[in-house]
Amino acid sequence: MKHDMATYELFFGSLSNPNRLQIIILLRAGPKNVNEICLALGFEQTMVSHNLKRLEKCGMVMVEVQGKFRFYTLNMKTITPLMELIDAHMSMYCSHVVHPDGKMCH
Amino acid sequence: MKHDMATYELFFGSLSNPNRLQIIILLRAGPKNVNEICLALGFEQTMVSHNLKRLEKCGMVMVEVQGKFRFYTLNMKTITPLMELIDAHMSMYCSHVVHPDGKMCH
DNA sequence: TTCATATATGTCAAAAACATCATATGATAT
DNA sequence: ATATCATATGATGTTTTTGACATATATGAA
Repeated sequence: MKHDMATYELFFGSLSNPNRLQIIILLRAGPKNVNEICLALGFEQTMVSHNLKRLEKCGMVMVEVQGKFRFYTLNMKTITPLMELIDAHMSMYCSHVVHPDGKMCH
Repeated sequence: MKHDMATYELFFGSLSNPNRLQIIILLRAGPKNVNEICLALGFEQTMVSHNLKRLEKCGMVMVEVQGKFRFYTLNMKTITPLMELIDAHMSMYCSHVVHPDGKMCH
C-alpha cells in the first residue's frame, strides 16, 4: 500500500454511492455534459454536479470545457480493469449476497 | 459490468471506512483472531466484530473457526491487485488530493 | 454444571453522507 | 448591457452509517 488511508477512503467512498455508480455506468457509453446526464438518468442538476465533483476529485472522471458546456469523460484506464477485478471477485466469493430484487441478505 | 449496482455498492462501501481499512492493512501481515485485531489497533471488540462481518459479507475476509477463536484471513487474491490498481491510479491522477497531514483539499 | 473467555448480535444515539433548495458564476446571444 | 442557458457552490434538513453499550451465544475449563 503506497498511499495513506484517506486516499483509499476517498477512492472507495466515491464509488460506493448508487447515483454516482449510475453516472459511471452511463459515462461508459461516452462523454456527456451535465444536462445530458440529468436527462438520461432523471437526476436533478445540482445533485449531478455535486457527484461529478466528487468523481473528479478522485480521478474517476475528467472534465473538458466547451463553451458553457462541461463534458465529463470516464477514466476508462482505471474503471475497466477495476470493474473486471470486482466482477471476478464477486462471482467467486459473493454470488449469494445480493438477491435478484437488489436487496442484500444476512 | 456483470453485476447489479447493489453488488458494487456493497463492495466499495465495505472498503470506504477507515476502521475497516485499518483492519485490512493489519490482516495483510497474516490471519488474526478478533481479540488480536482489537489489541493491535486499540479498537473495541464489538466494533471489530461488526466490521469483520461486513468485510466477510463482501468476500474480503474469510473466517476459520478454531475452538472458541475465530481467525480472519484477508482475501489476498483480490486485495493485492486491487490495491496495486488504486495505487497506480492515485499516483497518476490524484497525487494532489490528499495533504501530508491526511486532509483532503478542494 | 458453573465459570470464564471469545465472539456475535440487537439497539440506539451520534456522526457522516446525501439530496435538495437557494443562489452564484460564467458563457453566449440579443 | 441584459437576458438566458449551463453549471457550480453554499447551506440545510433528512437519511444512512457508524460505534458503543447491553446482552446473547458458544466453547473450553474447573
